[in-house]
Amino acid sequence: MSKPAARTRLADAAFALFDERGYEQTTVDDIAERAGVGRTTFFRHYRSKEDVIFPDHDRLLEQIKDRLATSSHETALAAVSDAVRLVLLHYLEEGDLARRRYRLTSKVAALRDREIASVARYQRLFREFIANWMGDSTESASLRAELMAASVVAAHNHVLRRWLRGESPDPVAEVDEAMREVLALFRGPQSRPETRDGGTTVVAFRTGQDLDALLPALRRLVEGEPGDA
Amino acid sequence: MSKPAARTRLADAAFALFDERGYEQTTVDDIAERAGVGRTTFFRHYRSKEDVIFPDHDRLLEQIKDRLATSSHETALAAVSDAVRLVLLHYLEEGDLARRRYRLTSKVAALRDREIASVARYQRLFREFIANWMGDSTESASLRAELMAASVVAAHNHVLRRWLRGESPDPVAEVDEAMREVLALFRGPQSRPETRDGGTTVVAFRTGQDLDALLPALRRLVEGEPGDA
DNA sequence: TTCTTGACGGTACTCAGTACCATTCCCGTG
DNA sequence: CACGGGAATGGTACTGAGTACCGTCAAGAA
Repeated sequence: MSKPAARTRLADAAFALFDERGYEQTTVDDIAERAGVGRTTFFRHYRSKEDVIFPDHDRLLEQIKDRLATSSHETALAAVSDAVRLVLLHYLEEGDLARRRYRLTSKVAALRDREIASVARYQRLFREFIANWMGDSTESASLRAELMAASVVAAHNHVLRRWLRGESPDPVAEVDEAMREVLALFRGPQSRPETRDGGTTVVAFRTGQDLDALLPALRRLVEGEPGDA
Repeated sequence: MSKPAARTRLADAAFALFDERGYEQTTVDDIAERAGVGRTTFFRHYRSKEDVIFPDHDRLLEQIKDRLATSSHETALAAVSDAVRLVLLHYLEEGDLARRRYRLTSKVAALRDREIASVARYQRLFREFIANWMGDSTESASLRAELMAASVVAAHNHVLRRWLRGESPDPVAEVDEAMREVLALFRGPQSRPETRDGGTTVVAFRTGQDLDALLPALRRLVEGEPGDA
């Protein structure tokens, strides 16, 4: 019964001590001692003192990679949304632990930086996936992929932080809505709310350009596909 | 002549040694020794071993803060563009130094993380400024500010990295163009290229909603102001 | 000259992280 | 039961970053 503990006891001891004395004021020896194990054992379970706070970013990264990999060109955006939801759900499952971590990262600069570095890895994953999805290897597409990935991650973090602060009763719904907003942003100017919900589409002309030149744009507008209309 | 050196000599020695042996293989003692100063002096000039690579992020942050502060509600977006250009120019002025740093951060995870943490501070600055500019304290506006700040920073980084890799002959023009793209994204669906350059405005109707209900949206569309049209 | 101030160098310490070795415990095999 | 091997553990010793403290020296002001 006291066997499966080891790793768990270390994490518990760490969080408790960080709460009591603060992060910098707690040494690895302190943690090991309270957990009733040797110092060596600590480093066998966690690569560093910071690691005890962020256990399984690597595993989560793999999950995201897998989710993105199992998607076709048509379902790419759905896969992105799914992947984001996956990350959020991971935090939600942690429950109070995630909130304790949030309190720590809010106070301790070193931990905040570490968290940010992790987020950057997610962003990189999304950026590569989106760029690949766009196919188009022009500089403009590359920038667009970068912006989109940044927005996707920002949207997730926004909702996550709201939940961590206790400001969001239904974060899953919120993140879905936020993702819709992000995807709408990048669908291009030609896809508008009225177009989507079947309410109304408005088109006004102001002369000054050859009408023929406008036809392709008009077509894209009506069909709601990407491109500058 | 050998007096103003101290701090400079340390930086030179550090970069040289990092190039020769790599970052981890270089100790602070090594750097101090090559610079011909004591170890204590190193830490008097730089807070940490990493710091010698990133000298003046703090100063740059202040510059950004100042530039943003000197703007009215109307010139807010121009201030953001200016601030971004300011950061880029800072790197351009560093010239080869910036490229050497880039090579280092590409190889050494600790340095990359550190750089990313710095970037996050810029992003935070922009987010707060944009949120404040929007006024509107709704959750939707808050998300929008977050997305916009993330995109602004991503656009800058995208251009900067291109220049660092030697892929951009005119990064200033590129960053201006990228910022135009970002701002166009967030101007909302109702402001379209044709509206701006006076070429053509297109409005199409599909029935299914009371026409009166559409009038406010139409008005906003024509006037090119934010809001869901 | 004398006093003060600031930059510097040296020593000693704490603590994170690594390497290595010895011990113990568990478990299957003879 | 005895034996052997592997896995988890604990201890010791080391490197290196970062901090604290103190003494020295040089330049300038009184």
